[in-house]
Amino acid sequence: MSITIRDVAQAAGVSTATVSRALRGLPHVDPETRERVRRVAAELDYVVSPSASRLASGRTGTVAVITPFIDRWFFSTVLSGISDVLQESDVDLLVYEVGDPATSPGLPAERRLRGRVDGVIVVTLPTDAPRIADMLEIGLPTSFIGVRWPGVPSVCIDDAAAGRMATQHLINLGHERIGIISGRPQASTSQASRALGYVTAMKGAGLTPESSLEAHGYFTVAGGEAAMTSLLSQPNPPTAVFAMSDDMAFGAIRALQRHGIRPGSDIAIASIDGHELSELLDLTTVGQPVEQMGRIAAEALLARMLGQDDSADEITVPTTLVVRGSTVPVERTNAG
Amino acid sequence: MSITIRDVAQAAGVSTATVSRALRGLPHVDPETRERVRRVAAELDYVVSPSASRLASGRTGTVAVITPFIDRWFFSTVLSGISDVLQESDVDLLVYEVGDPATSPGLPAERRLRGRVDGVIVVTLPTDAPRIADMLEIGLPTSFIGVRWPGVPSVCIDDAAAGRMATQHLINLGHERIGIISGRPQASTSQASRALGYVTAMKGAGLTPESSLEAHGYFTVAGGEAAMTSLLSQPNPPTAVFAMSDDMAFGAIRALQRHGIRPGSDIAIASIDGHELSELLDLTTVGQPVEQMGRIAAEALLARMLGQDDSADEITVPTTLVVRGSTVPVERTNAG
DNA sequence: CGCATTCGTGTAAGCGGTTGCGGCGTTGCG
DNA sequence: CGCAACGCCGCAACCGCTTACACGAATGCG
Repeated sequence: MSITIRDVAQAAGVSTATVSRALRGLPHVDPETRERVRRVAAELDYVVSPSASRLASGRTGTVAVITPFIDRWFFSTVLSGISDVLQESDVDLLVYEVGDPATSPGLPAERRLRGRVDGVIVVTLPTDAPRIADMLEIGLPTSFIGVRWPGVPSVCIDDAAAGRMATQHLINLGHERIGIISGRPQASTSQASRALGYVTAMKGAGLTPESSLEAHGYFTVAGGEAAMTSLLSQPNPPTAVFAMSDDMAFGAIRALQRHGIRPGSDIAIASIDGHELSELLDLTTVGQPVEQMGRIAAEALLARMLGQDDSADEITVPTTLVVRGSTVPVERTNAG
Repeated sequence: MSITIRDVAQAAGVSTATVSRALRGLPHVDPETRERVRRVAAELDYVVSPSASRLASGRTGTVAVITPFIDRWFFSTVLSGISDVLQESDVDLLVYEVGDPATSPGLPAERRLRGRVDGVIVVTLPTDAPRIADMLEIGLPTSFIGVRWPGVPSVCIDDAAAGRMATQHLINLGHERIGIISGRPQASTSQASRALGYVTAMKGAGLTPESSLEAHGYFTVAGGEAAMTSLLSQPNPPTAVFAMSDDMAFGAIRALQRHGIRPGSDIAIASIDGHELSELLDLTTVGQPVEQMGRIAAEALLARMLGQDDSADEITVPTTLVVRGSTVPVERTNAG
């Protein structure tokens, strides 16, 4: 049926061992022999059987990416970055979409990974923490995106700084009643850090972060819309809002539109993400280099897989504030 | 090291053959024996070695998805649908991102597929045609999204109908100078069909589709913006525009904003896609059930892989016009 | 009650590579 | 010139599972 290494060996007049070594570029093969083997293999259109190779060598040439979603901007962009790097190294990409850890059974992939891949990249929602330990027990080289874990390379942004930056920007514009659209009620590492940044900036400016100024948006567009609506219904609504993610900010803008309020001129909005479409919606946002994060995580993982344990563990990628029309200076009419 | 089927066999007092049969639910195993084997396997935390299993059986339990991009809405949404279905069937998902066929070397994945997967789903840009034949030569069960091919199950929308629907909607609103933002200069199946739908609708209403009313947007936001800008710069700009994709429509809206023109009230825009954020931008669009398309393609493939050749070949999924603020009735001031 | 099935299980031959080890022929060095 | 070292290559033992085939026991049928 399919042609095997034996066919090549026979046609080239060498042993299968030599074919294997020649084709894989291993040393101890006469250049002339190697060339001949290569030619014969090409003529026969020979491709090594991955299964056989894996079984014999124990290597799979595959890495798994475990991600809650693949159809949301952040995650698909990360995936794309990962894919690029892996492709350069000729490594296959296996994707496990595990859903929101808050609602789904979570990583069903653990058992599957053993023997199936050489390494794992975990793109986490911060609520994953309890399951991460299980994940690591398999003993596979691993790299994280969005969460820190001792001994495991990880790439994150400085969430606190990002939150502070966005909030400070609103403060600098003269706002004093600054609302916040956060994610879930339960604190989680990254979310808590963003909130901390908000609080830090507020207090640093002598402002009080009232709890009535906070609404949960669950990191979705719909959630952001609901949160903004709720903020607007307050007796004394905020004049500016910091949303923890662009998606929620999009929802917030939608809510403003429905209420006939113009984002920017009437209420300022700033958020975190640097979503592809934030420019379109003229949204001020603290951009994170998402694709880059995927690339870095993939590179760190590949390094680990090659046993180069020298790579830095905890990588923090820079964020940059992109100012757009959703935040314009407030007219200092009633300034305190 | 790792525990093997032999360990389980020994612990359960049976042969490895029986363990294999018992664990995989094959017939000809005493229920009692099966249960015992299962228990022992569970206690030992045994997991079959995928490589060994694949080598011996020839099945991989994996399907590959070949897609030009993974970080664009349409493709990541399709992927998500596919992922769902595969997960239900316990099949692994291998992703190959091959880039835009117009600019990249194209499917480098062909050689890789042999022996690596049991089936392939190809999400195509229509410009892929020349390479598809190569793709199919491997003889793997295949299913297409977005392109028809004889003998291969495929799921598409009726592009012509979609184009007609969008255009007709603009016509019904009273527009007569209707521009079109198309993709690339070279015609390609799906793109040509959408254009055909536009032309059909125009002619059906006694309107002439002038070539000056067409601009290329290359299916990107930036391209759409450029295309709209170019349309606006004409001596007699259109009063309505049909964009072949939401992304391009987004760009077009952006261009309008820059020119101080309000989409909807000043110029009507309708497009095709049903992008997640089209609602946010108040864009009228012909929605296609993208995730559904992924699901269907995956199901068709799985059926093929199981040898159920009965499934219908060419599936057309329905589209629905979603009318929003970007298309409002034109005021009949100068109506001819 | 004898014979053909059926059932449950074991035996063992692969599946197609990889790789440690050893052999042989050259080359290098003293 | 002798011996060690090295380069090139083949042998063959795996890697861990699947499955065709064989076999004994239990069952069904006439």
